[in-house]
Amino acid sequence: MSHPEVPAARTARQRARDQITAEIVAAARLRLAEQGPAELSLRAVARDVGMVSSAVYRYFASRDELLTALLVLAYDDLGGAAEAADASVRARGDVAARWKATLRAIRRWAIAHPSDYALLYGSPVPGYAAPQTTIEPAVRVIVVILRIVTEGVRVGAIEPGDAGHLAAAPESAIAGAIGFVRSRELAGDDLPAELIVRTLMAWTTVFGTISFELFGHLVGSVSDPDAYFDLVIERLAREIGFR
Amino acid sequence: MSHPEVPAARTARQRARDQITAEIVAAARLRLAEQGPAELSLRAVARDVGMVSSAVYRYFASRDELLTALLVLAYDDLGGAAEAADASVRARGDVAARWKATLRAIRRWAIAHPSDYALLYGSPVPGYAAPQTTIEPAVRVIVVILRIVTEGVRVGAIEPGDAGHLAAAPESAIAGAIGFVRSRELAGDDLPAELIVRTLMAWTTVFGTISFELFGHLVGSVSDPDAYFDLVIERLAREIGFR
DNA sequence: TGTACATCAGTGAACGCGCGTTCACTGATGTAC
DNA sequence: TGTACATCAGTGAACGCGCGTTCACTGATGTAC
Repeated sequence: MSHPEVPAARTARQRARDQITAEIVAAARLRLAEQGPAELSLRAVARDVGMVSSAVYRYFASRDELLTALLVLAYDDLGGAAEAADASVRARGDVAARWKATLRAIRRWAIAHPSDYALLYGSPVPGYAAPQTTIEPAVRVIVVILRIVTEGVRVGAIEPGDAGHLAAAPESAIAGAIGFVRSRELAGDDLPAELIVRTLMAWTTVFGTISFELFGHLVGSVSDPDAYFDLVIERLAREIGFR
Repeated sequence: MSHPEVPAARTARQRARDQITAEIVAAARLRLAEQGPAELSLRAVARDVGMVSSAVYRYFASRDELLTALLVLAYDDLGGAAEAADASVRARGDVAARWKATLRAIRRWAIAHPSDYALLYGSPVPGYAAPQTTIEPAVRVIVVILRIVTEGVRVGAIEPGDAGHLAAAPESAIAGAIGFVRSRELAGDDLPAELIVRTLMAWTTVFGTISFELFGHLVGSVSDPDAYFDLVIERLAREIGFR
């Protein structure tokens, strides 16, 4: 309280900085809709934001750093959409409804932001390796999905044994295939290995379906993508053991 | 036979042309391993093949046309690998073995040719639309898969009813979601709609799994990708109704 | 078989362009006393 | 409150580079008679 302007002033500069940083990332995101991440032009972004190209270097040390910011933004946006969709279901015990709402929201987001989706789940950018910073935002989606399944088991809405034709593989066989470090951490201890595998598979199928749809591989085979997607996620729910 | 040299001579020139065309495509394919399709440089390809950049225009009217040739080559390579794997199974009635061999071959091909895989199943190239010519080679893989399932039904090795927890959806519901023109054409008439959907889903899951593996989304969740993939395709087979 | 002509592959220079990054600079904003 | 100094954002010129595509050309190969 002794120097009220000092922190406020520092924040003013810092706030301006944050704001312009955000503007740059937003402009880059728009560019991405036309160019693909590998050809993303720092100069074009600078132009869009009304700066000289060299000024961008006050905010990002390199093109790659800007790319990282884009990844984080997109992952967070998608993760937020999934979390919001899950949270929007009032009846928390109705895990089937949460499942459906969440997966639909993921697809809706992908369709609304195809270039962001391609950045995240399409071809990796040659010569660019995403840093550790991106892991946490990247993981948000699967965390939501795993949480729904975990809670489904807890409230008894999921009975994996129901899908009896899929003889639950022995833990050891599954342990050989999937790593438990990350999954256990994300899912909690009460999720049986069998269910982790099924959830991983469902997750893969959902993103595989969205990728196929967005990247044009379903043209000619699927006439109504909305209906097809619903059909897919409903089957996945049954295979996991939703009753 | 009257002028034996004339067709031979014409063929000589034509053969040289075909050969050099193939050399250019091969060089471009190698480049793709480092650059990604959107940044594929016609000049660099020309350099690799020992020509001046303008000479390439004798063979391809534009960069996009070269890209199309690459797509066709890669699709055919993958399709051929899938067909060969299926054909390599002696006991034709053992559709489960054919299923496993074919899907494993697809994954093996993807791992051996990651940049080709990304070209085919990764992000679309901005500003490039694949022409009709690519459809036929693109379709070879799913044709192999559908054929295995179709023959499985014919010899009684697949009984979709077995996967009883998945109540077969009424034809009308499924017809709304998937298009029958292409699928029917590819699969023949004797494949029930329910099985077409399951096969489409399995196909999507397989490519989703491969994409996740190659694009780095399974790092930390799956410790043994070989074992995981086998686990996935075995489950898919059971869900389709392989006994 | 020989000759005149047409086709074609490949050259090399040139076009106009945009790129990422560096650097010395100006002027505004923030800090210490 | 006022002054001297430090920090920082943004400028504009320059670097060296590679790109796709066009064009007039040369020389070799194929064709017709």
